[in-house]
Formats: sequence, structure tokens, C-alpha cells
Amino acid sequence: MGTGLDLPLDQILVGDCIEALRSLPPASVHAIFADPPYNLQLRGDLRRPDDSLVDAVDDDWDKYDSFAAYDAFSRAWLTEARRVLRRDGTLWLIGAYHNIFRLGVALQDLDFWILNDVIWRKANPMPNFRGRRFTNAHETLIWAARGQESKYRFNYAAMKSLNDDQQMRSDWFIPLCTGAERLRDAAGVKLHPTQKPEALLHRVILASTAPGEIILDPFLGSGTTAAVAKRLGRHFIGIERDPGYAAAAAARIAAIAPIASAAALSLPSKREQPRVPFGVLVERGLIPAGSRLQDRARRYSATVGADGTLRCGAFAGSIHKVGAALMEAPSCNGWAFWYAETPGGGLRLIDEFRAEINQGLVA
Amino acid sequence: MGTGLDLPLDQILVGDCIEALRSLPPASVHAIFADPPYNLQLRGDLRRPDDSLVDAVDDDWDKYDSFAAYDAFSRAWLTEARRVLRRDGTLWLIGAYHNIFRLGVALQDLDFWILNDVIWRKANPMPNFRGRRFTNAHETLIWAARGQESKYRFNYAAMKSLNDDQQMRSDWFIPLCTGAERLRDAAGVKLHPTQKPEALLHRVILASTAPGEIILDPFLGSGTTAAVAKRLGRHFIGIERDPGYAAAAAARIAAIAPIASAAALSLPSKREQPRVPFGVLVERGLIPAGSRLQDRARRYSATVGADGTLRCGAFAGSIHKVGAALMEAPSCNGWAFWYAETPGGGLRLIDEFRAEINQGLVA
DNA sequence: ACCTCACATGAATCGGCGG
DNA sequence: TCCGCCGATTCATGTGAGG
Repeated sequence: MGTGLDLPLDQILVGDCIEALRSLPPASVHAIFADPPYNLQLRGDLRRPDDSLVDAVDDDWDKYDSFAAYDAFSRAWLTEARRVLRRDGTLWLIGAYHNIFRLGVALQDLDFWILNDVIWRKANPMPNFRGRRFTNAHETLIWAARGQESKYRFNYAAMKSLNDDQQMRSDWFIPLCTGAERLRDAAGVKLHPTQKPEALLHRVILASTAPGEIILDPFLGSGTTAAVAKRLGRHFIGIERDPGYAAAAAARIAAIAPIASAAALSLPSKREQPRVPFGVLVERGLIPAGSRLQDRARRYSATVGADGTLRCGAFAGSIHKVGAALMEAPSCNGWAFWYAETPGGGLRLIDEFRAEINQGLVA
Repeated sequence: MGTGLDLPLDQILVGDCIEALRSLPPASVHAIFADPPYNLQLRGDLRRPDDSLVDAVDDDWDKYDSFAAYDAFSRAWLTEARRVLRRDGTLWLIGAYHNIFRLGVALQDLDFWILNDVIWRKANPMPNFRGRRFTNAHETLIWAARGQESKYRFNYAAMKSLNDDQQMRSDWFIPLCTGAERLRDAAGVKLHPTQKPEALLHRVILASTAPGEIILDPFLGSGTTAAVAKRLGRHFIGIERDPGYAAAAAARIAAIAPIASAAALSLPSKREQPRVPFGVLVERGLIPAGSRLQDRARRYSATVGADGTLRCGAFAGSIHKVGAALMEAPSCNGWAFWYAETPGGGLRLIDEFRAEINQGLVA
């Protein structure tokens, strides 16, 4: 197992993606983000209605002889990527209709387990100039665990916070990478044809990694993955075939200042907070043993035991078990069911007592 | 070739989808909408595109066998669907990440040509109750022509009108099928687990068919495709294996009243207007021979010939050729370039004269 | 300083018809 | 089948010049 010491952390490996992946130890990175060639099959020029020419992706690296050749390439690098991925790691892919279906099938056939497909809705896509199709206004990401039974990280609370305290959906509305963020040469010409916006990687990295973890990008290109990883206090490993792109990415990354504040990086996740059993509230006297809890409608009341169990008539057990028994429900979240009497005669949800502990308001 | 008379127009064929497709003549329908099952609970024969039989379905399939069986089933019915589709027809598929990648690859491998993938963004998706993934808030449609070189119908103007006079994008925001639209049995239980909203089919049918054309749904289910087709003045052919669903769909369709007004169904499209050559404007005296045309900035002027050609210095030819030559552009739409002098001394685009003829304002 | 307008540009599988 | 001509077609952003 890699200890981290034998990994090329925060470096860019210049060379072929499959060979570079083979040089890495197995089960060594926490996440992979890959933006592989799209296999666009463009034929003639495209002009805008004002007769200006669209600057299309016509690079050699995007040319494949056939679907079969593209599939073989995809499966080769995905196989190595899976080997390098930790058992609890996840992999992100991005593509468009030209290639994303083939990538998805390759993932499934290689035993990855798809968790979500995610739609990047472009705020400002290029219009369809000829009026022959729908405006191609999105790209598709696939998020997958290493296997069906794999554990994986999903920073649910961080995503919910990012989305105004509503669950993050599978469709993300994010502008294209333009303006000052876009890398350009001295003449002002874009350096890379498909530079991804940092906002997209911000969400990907925040959702699926923790500070200090390692994210690998086998098609680093202009270096967006590495730049955002560094800013968010994650380690990166980049692989890029083109020395020019690698050099530009390295310069870009060097200019990034990581977020200094540990507090800004640690997003509170209920799941990761030390679990506070109900008994601790009793132990600390927030809810005294022997006091009574009520449901919201005051239809039921129960007595708090010194061991953190409740008793209500014939029923005894955890706050969850007793709640479920009274409601005749298969399960019940006791934290959201039981209220304690306040000195003023009102009711206060027991989860609020727990929140005080989690927020450090109670010693 | 089907004349329409030998087709089961506006009927539901109850039975196996592949057999029913085989009973239809080739190149006979204008569009296909398919919402195939992806639960892998396949019964009956599965045949590969080469007509070989897939091994019997039993319970101890591993995952590969399941994917392989689903792929074989998909390719079998898609092969028949492609045979039945007219050369200028298009096919729509809908699915989620469990199956849509496999369907997309099958399409590409069978020589369909993908025109767009379209995202149905659900206004009201089911939340992710466990908080372990992103809320699955969309499904994916694929829109494909029969082949790379195929002509196909795209009612661009209708889609633009539907979207506040902006190009229709590839992401559609549409609510789930709920409330009165949802078919239920006498006990109020939903009749079909995946009934699609009529709004979705409205957009699909409006985009890719003309009134009087034929749309086929090989997995009719609750009959949404047929219901919307009938309302929009299209013919449908439905295939459904389950007699219960077929009966419910038939009752639903019978209650639909088609839109009576031909005007409400008509598709305003400049492309479909009869072509009026510039010479006709000269012929009819709207723009007299010998008069002069100007560009908008009055940088160029040209003399109108009696045969509908323009002359400007050394250049002579059609309104398009002369415009392109003056602009040093590879091409030019003369109708949008040249203006005639009005009696008041202003300029009027020559396309406006043509519009008068198209609108019948000029004899 | 602020507003307006012109211009540039983005992963794009972007014609149809007649001769 | 190929070739040539007709003629239909764009949205959100950012930048920079000019008023």
C-alpha cells in the first residue's frame, strides 16, 4: 500500500496516461477526475450567422479511427485507474453525447458502480447556429464507486450547504470558463480548447474528498483539477501528455494560494461529527434522568432512564425504538420525535440539545 | 413500402415488442419514441441482432450476464425499430443512468446518428432519503437520426416559439406526471409505475414530426405517446405487452379530443415557405429594373437588372454573389444584405418585399 | 465615474435542391 | 452521385473603446 511517501504528490507526470498510471501503486488515491478526449467527429467548418469562423477542437488527440479504438483506449486507462483507486475512492468522468455513453458502459463492464450521473448545465453555451438541433447546453458527468459494495465518501452536508440548505440535485448550473480564469498566451489566444471552470471542480472535490486526501487527474490539460485541489487543501497527482500544457498547468498551480483557515475547509457533516448518543444528554444533565419527554402533539409521554432509555407504558428502549412502537411505524428518528418540557412550559426538540453539544456550546 | 393503408394506424398492438415490430413494413413511420424497461426482469425470448437466441433467463445470472442480456434485448428491438423507421425519421429514447449508457452505445453501434442528448430536469424529483448521493433529479433522452447522412425533421421555429423566442436548449424543465394526469385504478392506486408527463411528449412530438405523420411507441405503457400524438393531430402505433396497460391506454386515448384548429397545429417556418426568387420582385415591379440597392451602411450600391441580377462596378450576378464579392466573404445572404430606397429617403430590406408576397399582400 | 455599444467567443458530430 | 447555388441561422458573457 502506498503510504503517500512513494507517491508523486502535487506533481505533474508528463507522459502517456496509461504508462503513468501503471507507475503508481495500487489503491493509493482517494478520488479520480478524468476529462478524456471526447472523440468529436467534426467534418466541415462551422460559421456563425455573421460569417465568423468557430474555433473548433481539431487537435490530433481527439481523433480515433473507430468507436472500437476509442473503447479500447477507454477500457485500458479505466482499468489502470481502478487499480490505482483506493477501495473507498470514487471516480468522476465528464463527457458529451459523443463519448459519454461509451464511457458509462466501460465503467459498468469494469465493475465500477455508478452512484449518479450529473448534468453540468452551461449558463452560456454556444448557440446552434444553423438551427438544425437543440442548443447543446450541457455536459454529463458520471460519479462512480470502485465497486457495488464499496464504501465511499459523500459530503452530504457540504453539498446541502452549497445549495441553500436543500439537497444538491444532479443538475448543476455553472458558467463556462471565460474571462480572466481562462488561460491565454501572450497574444490572448486560449491556451487549451476545453479548459473546465473551477466552479465545477470545486463542487466535485468538495463533494467527494476530505482535506489532505489525494485526487488524481489522468488528463490534466490546463490544470483545473490540480489548481482547485491545491486551493481546497487536497493533494493532487496530474498526468498530462503535452509538455506545453503541463508547463502552463504547473505555472498556474504555483500561483494558487491554498485556503489557510482550517475552519473554512472543514464543512460540518452530521455524519462525521462524533456521534452523540442520547445517553450523553442525560449524563450531562441537559435532559435529567427521570424527566419526561413528549411528542409534538403531546399525545405520548415517556420517562427518561438514567441509561438513556425511554419507558412508556409497556414499551422501553431507545428514543427511536419507543417512538416507532408508539407510532406503529417500522422506524422512527427519535431525535426528531421527542421534545423536552422547557421551564416556560413550552417544548424543545431533543435534537437541539444535541446540536448544542456538537457546536461546543456545552462543555 | 407502406402506403399507410397497410399499417395499424392509431391502434395498440398487444404482444411482444420485437414480434410486433417485425409485423410492420420497413421505412413506414416518421418517428419512434421508446421508454424501454430497465429492470432486467425480462421474460420470453431474447434475440441478438443476428436473430440468435440468448440463453435462457434464470435467477443465478451474474451481473455480466444481466448486462449482456439487456444489451442483446436492446439491440434486437432497436434493429427492428431502425428497419421500421423511415429514412428521414428520428428515434427518441429515454432512460436513467442504469440503462441509458447501454442504450446510447447500442444506438451508435447500430449506425444511428445521435443528434442530441436531452435532459429532462424534474421539477419535483423524489429526494434522496439516505443522504448518500445527489438527488436524482433528471432523466436522459437521446434523439437520433437513422444514419449519419440522413435528413431529418427538426421544427426549429416551433421549438423557439415554445421557449420565449430563444433557441430551445438541451435541458428541459418539466414536472413529474402527478395529479389528475396520472392514471389510477378505482382504489386510487397509480396504474403504471413510470407514466411520463404529457408535457414531455408534447415537446418531443412537436419538435420532430408534422401533423398527419406517424409516431410509433414500442413500449406504450400507459399510453402517453399515443394520447399526445392524437391531440396534436399525429397518427400513432403503440405496442404493449401487458393487456391491462394496453386496455387502460386505449381508454385514455379514446377520451382525447384532437386539436381541431389546423392553424393551431401549423408550424410557422421560413424554411418551409415557397421560395420566391429575387427576379420575381423585379418582374412584379416591387423593385423596378434600373433602380439601385444599398447595403445598410450605404457603403455599396448596385443597379438592379431586368433579369434579377445586380451590377456593382466589376461585379455582376445574384444578390448573394454580389454581396459576397463586395464583403469579400465566402457567402452572403443577399436578402439580409440589400436595401431599397423608399420614397421618404429611408431604406427598406428587400426581404420585406418578399415577405409581402409570401403573406399574399401582393398579387 | 458611469453608461452604451461594438465586438469577440465558447467540446459543435450544425443543408437542400436542382442540374 | 457530384457540384454549385440559394439562402437560413445566434446567446450569454466579458472586454474595451468611446462618449
